[in-house]
Amino acid sequence: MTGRLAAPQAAARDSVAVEQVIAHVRGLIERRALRPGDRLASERRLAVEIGVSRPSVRAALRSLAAMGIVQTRHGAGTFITEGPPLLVSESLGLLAAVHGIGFDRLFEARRVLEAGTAALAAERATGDQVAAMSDEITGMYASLDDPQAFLLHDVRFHRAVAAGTNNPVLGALIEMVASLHYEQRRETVERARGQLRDTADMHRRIYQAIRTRDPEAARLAMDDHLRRAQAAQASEEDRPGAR
Amino acid sequence: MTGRLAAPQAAARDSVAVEQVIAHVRGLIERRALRPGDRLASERRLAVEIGVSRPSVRAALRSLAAMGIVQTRHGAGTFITEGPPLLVSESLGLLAAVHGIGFDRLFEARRVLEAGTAALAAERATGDQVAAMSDEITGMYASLDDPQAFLLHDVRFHRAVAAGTNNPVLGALIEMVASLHYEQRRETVERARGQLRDTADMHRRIYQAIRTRDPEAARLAMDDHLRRAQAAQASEEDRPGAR
DNA sequence: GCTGCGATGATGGTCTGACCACAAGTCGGC
DNA sequence: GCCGACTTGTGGTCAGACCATCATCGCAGC
Repeated sequence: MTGRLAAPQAAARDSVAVEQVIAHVRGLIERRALRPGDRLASERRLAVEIGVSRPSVRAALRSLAAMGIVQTRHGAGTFITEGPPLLVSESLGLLAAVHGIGFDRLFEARRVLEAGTAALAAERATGDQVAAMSDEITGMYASLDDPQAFLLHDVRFHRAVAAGTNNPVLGALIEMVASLHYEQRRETVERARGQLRDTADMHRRIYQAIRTRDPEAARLAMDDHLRRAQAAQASEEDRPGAR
Repeated sequence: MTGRLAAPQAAARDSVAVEQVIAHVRGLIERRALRPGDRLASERRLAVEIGVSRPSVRAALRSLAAMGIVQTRHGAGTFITEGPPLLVSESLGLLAAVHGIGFDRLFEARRVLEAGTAALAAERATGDQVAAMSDEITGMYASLDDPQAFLLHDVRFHRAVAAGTNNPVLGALIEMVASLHYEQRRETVERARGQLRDTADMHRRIYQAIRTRDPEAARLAMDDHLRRAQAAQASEEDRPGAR
């Protein structure tokens, strides 16, 4: 603890203080001392333990929060984010804004991800996972007159397919890209009442391909579905100023 | 200019201060007042302009930095991140650590992304982009006795394929996932000297499929390549403690 | 005994003010 | 004319204080 007798400054080589805190937390996570839902020590306590000031601790926690690793609750503490693995979609949204990336590019990336995902799910989804997809298809046909309910089943079907790969990374990637669509989808779906049946049929085709363990058919069906969805959404984009 | 005479602003509604700053910067980005490479106003100046304290401004900038949107340089200022669109791979690495996601899952996600990307590139890569891929293939065969140089061409070939889609989102996604592999690849490649020729051949097959505009062949060749690379890397993983 | 609710302590959120470390432009000396 | 020290402005860190929120527990009322 006495340390630093010689080195007069040493402490602030680069921007150590904050990095030190992040490294500390990362270490706890990697050695499984912190698991999802766990609460971190309080900011004041962390500051003392690591030997930096509270603002430095706060800065580090804010970085981790921006990456979606932790969540802070005023008055309660800071917690490791719970639930399924998710990547922060806000960063992708801002990145698109900075570089002027159009909506179609985002949709295309989603198409690549979900087409490959559907193929994987066809190979290895368990019976329960296939049944979950089936439930959502049923829900779609039962909600042909309720766009918002229909949309909910739509989203959940895509999540069920991603879950069928048993690969949380693919799920996180898809969710990051797709979540940028959902908000706008809620508006456009109201004007697309007449196409709900077609949409449900497309999903059913994807489902059947997965059900019959046909990866190529699943890929093609998903790709076709998202191509049409992209076109439909694009035709709605004529009038800008939405955001 | 004059604006906002009425609205008292209700300063601290919830945890506004920081969110207010982020919204301010986001607004500047979305209306193209800030472009890549541009310098933001100084922290002290932003604080005065927005009407919050400097710590709040710092907290907001740190969030944006964690998302890779801005970069701060001590003594110089804060800048909108330049260069090709990139997502912060650190967040994915930490997410994997928190949820105990294995290496094979990351590799699989990469496979889905790059297989679809290769197919897209076969459809629409320009002549220059195809030529860039060819250059890297040539570089690989010229570096069969220099693993580190070989690896460099390997990485650049994959980037060239991603660039061939003209879709920066796919490039950013792939880079985020793949960058988690590169570090370990640098070590394993030394022990894989004998397999460099096979690796080069596999890449050549991918290239030829793209060159001949055959999306399906490109997808299969890339998928096969990454499957083998995954298996090779996995066999090296027997001895843990690398990190 | 049980229930409901106010008091209490701990936690994160914000602010002020100050000082340090670094980068870059400026002006002086050579 | 060139180069180095200095000035200025920037982000980085710290200390201390206060406010807002939350979780808990004890007490009063039922």
